[in-house]
Amino acid sequence: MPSIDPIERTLSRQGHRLTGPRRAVVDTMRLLGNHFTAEEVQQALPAVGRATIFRTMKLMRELEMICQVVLDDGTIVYQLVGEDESEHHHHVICSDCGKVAEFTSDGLERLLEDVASMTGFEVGAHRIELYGQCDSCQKK
Amino acid sequence: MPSIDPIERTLSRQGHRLTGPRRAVVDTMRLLGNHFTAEEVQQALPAVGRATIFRTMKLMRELEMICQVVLDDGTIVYQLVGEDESEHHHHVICSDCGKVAEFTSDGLERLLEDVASMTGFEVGAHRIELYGQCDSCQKK
DNA sequence: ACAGCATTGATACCTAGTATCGTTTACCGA
DNA sequence: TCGGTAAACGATACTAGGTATCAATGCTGT
Ligand SMILES: [Mn+2]
Ligand SMILES: [Mn+2]
Ligand SMILES: [Zn+2]
Ligand SMILES: [Zn+2]
Repeated sequence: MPSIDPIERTLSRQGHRLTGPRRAVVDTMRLLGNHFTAEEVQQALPAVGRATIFRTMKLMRELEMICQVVLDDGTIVYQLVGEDESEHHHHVICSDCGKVAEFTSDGLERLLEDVASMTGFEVGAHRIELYGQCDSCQKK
Repeated sequence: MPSIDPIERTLSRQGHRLTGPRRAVVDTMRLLGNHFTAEEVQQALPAVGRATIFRTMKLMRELEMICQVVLDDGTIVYQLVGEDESEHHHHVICSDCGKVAEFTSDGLERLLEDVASMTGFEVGAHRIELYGQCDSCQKK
């Protein structure tokens, strides 16, 4: 009986075993909502070993099932990638409540290639995050 | 006898004391060249306490005397800000040798403001790093 | 010259992971 | 459906990159 869950299906189609701990981590991430730390996942699952939490999160990052987001103070949160859209994107992060939103910009990507070509470097990847206040935090 | 050194002068003009450990850290950073880790500074100065290394680096970051740069694998290096130009800029980082170069782009900053205004966030800051190979590493 | 407070080093602690290793378990093929 | 086996697991120890505490030291303004 193959799992109906899209994340679980991708995991096993990619040749990874569908274990209890992995299912629990995925479920917990969905419960935690917009963004979560590794520690929040761990605290929600005291029966799962700490190393397994991190191993599972690393695997999910490699399979691009979660995004890693660096906050402005350097702490790290994660976000589940939306059910269908797993395209290249970046994040806007609320410095007050931690809310993470996504954006894409072809103009930005094009401009970065221009910048890259002027540096003498062969640029392959980039990291971009915007920090500010989300609309609900602005109103407060 | 006020110090002739521009970094040391700025430090004391900003109301900070010019101590032996601080001078040693600044000198060491200059010796280490283009980029360095906190650990490299510490290993070059075994007589200076670990906490002092980090305290001094934090202070210098706050005074914008050094840039903190996140490599693609997440490790952190620092770079002395050039003697005169301490303007807003970003970094291109060689994934092979770690070399850090700087760039500015008014077009990029403008475009980021446009992107920001479309997200519903009030964006105040951003983090941008480009990763690739520097020209010497490309030739190898 | 010296008082006072910034700064220091030692030490303990912290967050975010990774390495090791002996045990368990999911999966595939018979 | 029953193994055999490699993948995954939990416990534990370890790492990198810092911060908190606190008594001792030493800049610096007067
Ligand atoms: Mn995302
Ligand atoms: Mn710089
Ligand atoms: Zn918010
Ligand atoms: Zn290079």
